[in-house]
Amino acid sequence: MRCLHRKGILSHEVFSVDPKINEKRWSSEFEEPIRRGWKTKNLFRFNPKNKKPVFSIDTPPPYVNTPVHMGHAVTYTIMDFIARFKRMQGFEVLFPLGLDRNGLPIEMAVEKKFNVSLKETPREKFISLCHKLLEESSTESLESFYKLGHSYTSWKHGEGIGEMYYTDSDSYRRLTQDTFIDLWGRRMIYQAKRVSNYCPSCQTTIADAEIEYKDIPSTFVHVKWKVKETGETIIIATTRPELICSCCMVIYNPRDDRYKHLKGKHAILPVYGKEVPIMSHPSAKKETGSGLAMMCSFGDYSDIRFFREMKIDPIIAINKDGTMNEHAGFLKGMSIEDARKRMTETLISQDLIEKEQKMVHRTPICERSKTPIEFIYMSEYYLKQMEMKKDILRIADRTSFFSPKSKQILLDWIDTLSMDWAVSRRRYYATEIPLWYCKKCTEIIVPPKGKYYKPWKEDPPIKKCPKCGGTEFVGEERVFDTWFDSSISPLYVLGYGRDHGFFKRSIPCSLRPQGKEIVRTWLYYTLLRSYQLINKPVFRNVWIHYHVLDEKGNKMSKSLGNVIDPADIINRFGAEPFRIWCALEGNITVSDLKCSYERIEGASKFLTKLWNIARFVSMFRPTKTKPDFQDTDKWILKEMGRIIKKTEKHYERFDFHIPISELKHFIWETFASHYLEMVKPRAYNHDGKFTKAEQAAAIYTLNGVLDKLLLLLAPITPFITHKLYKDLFGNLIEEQPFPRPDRRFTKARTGFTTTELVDLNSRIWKEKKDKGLSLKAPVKKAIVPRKFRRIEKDLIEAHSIEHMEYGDRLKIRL
RNA sequence: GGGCCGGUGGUCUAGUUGGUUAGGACGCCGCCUUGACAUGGCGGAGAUCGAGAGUUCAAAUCUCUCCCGGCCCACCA
Repeated sequence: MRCLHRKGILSHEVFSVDPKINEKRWSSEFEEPIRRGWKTKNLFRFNPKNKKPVFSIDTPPPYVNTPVHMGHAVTYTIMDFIARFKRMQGFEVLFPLGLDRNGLPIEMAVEKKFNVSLKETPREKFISLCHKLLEESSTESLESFYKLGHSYTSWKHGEGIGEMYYTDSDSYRRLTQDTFIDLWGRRMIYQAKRVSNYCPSCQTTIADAEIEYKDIPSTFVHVKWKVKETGETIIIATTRPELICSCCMVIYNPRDDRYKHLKGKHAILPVYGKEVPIMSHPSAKKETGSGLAMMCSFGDYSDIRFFREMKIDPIIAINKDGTMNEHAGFLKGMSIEDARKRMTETLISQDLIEKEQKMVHRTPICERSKTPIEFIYMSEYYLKQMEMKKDILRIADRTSFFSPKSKQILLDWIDTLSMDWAVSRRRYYATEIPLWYCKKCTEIIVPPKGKYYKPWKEDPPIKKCPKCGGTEFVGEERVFDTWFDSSISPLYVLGYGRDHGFFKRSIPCSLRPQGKEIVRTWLYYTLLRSYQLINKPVFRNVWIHYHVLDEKGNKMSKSLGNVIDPADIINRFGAEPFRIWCALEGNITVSDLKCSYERIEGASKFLTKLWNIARFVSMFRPTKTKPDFQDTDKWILKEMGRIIKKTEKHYERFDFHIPISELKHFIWETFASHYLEMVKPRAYNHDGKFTKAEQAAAIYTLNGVLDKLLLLLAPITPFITHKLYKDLFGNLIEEQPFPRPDRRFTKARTGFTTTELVDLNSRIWKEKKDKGLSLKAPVKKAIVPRKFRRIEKDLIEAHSIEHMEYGDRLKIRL
């Protein structure tokens, strides 16, 4: 009360200056009207006709049916920093929002929610359930983005450039099919019967890129076999006894003397009694198991390679649904797991097991369903990629990576590719492969581009087969791998096939932001597909981010109970503290980011500081008097120029961590603590010790520096800077260009450095403190280093120095 | 087994074309209502820069080896 009372008297009767800003601190309640304004005024709309250079962002379309998690919140917010910065730099920024509504996650959600199974539900019915689910969940995930203040080009769903797009829209799917038809015409796609990675749970072929590995415990069973010619017992170890039925050969290492005598002889399959040849082959290792290996079709990648190399016809014992077939004899109809159990029991009962060994096996599993994959021989469509590896590497070289080191993830992946990309899938909710087959002659009918086709329920665009004249056709039932869709997102976003003029003008896309875990999928496939379609690099820059972890550095997961919900953060602290925390915490392109409530809350203190600086500055409105700049002013204005340059340099590299740390420090420790304190007497000038022009210089500088600071902060903290800018200067900060250093001061000589000035002030203040005096207490005599001569007046007033002399070192008497 | 990235006070982070007492933040401790701000101010404690060796007048920074963490890849049947 006492405090308020005194302030009241002072401000009315003595200073006669009122702060334009009344509230004592920033409140998250100020956010909503600001973001509503952004949305209703459509401030970030994109005009393709604008003459300004375009900066385009291939925003990753988030999945609709999962809520926004911390990783999304952080990374999309950083993308927003980039978009806002580029707008200030004078670019027409295309920052579109897409929603990924295709593929397995949707289907799996439908199966769960409506308790149906894909294979037992009619296709039409299943798709309508997908639509129903999507209808309900479509906008839920956008709420957090909206609250975080993201400046997407549009929130409206549509097909125009920059409008929010759905990956399952007719226009997106049409483009996917168009690109397929193009590539088909160029013979880039072919059908082949091969062993593929197959997920029995998803019941579809999957690509190498969709495989994960997990250590799964299994049993290494040492099985007794008989040699036909000699009758001796040999031991063969396996983790897949259920596949003994599909064994076509037994091998040993050519250098393994133990088995040399078996060359050309035959082994008899236990239980089944079938004979298979015994051969030497270098892929068998002496140390593993007994040194003898059975080659099955197919237990793992080595088997596949072996069969391909030896040109042996495989005996396929596993069906597409993951059950054993007639080749497995008595195991027929059982699941792989049951079959393994039964086989082991059978071997035990016939005394055919020498020993069992527990082991952990690094097992390939399906990325989505986490089921161990099987290797199944089937016919699929393939997109050529092996012959383009070199080209893609060259494209990668012409693309800038942030951080540069992340590029290696891509290069490594390209190096390990070993076969073409299987693009067909046996699922429902995805883009249909646009093909029909003539029933009579099996001719493949490829439709013309320009329409979205659903061959499984539609007739082909022709009435007669061009080859045999047949009139009956069967539509292709398979769909595309979801990455076949996703990999054309930059093309879609830039209007490929829809707005040729704009596309030509805007390619390559300025920026692809994405996670490091999908380099081998989204990034790789996008570069591949774009190269095939437009024959050049599709991105200028690729920004690859790491992950957001909990405060201890653990992955956030429901089971660990350490999940931090961004919605919760926004409710508790508002968007602005979260945004500044994103920049302040670290650089997510170099390492993982740890997230804690405490640190986010801590970040909000800076907002209060900034607010109060602005509140102070707002007491002093610039006048018409021509300013007479003192060296104190020149010093801070020069520093300001330096900060502007450095900030822009780092923003250009999509680095916000270093500049925001430095800005924060500059604002708090230099501008507020020193410049502001030193010019207070001059700015108030209530006893007329300074000229009007000197006062005007202080006021000009206070406002000028704050103006530029707000602009530098605007990309990161758009809410508070919006409000302060409006209140102080009456303008929309969103319409301001990125600040430039004031040329008049970039080369100003002040005779002292920032450190020297900070040190001088601090020592005077400390002496007073140590003596228990107020900071206003007079200094009877001060000897000050000569370099500060030209800021004498400010020093005298700021420290209440009664008598001042110059010397080599600071000395004061109180 | 191979590759990539990282390892700086309790926690996070800057600094790596080698150059004076390793910068900042969070947290902690102590003191302080001073006129923008107690979500503030001032002061303090706290780091053998993962370990060892080497190069050098000089190493957080360069070289080698090793250790730890993360990620990716690979045929243990």
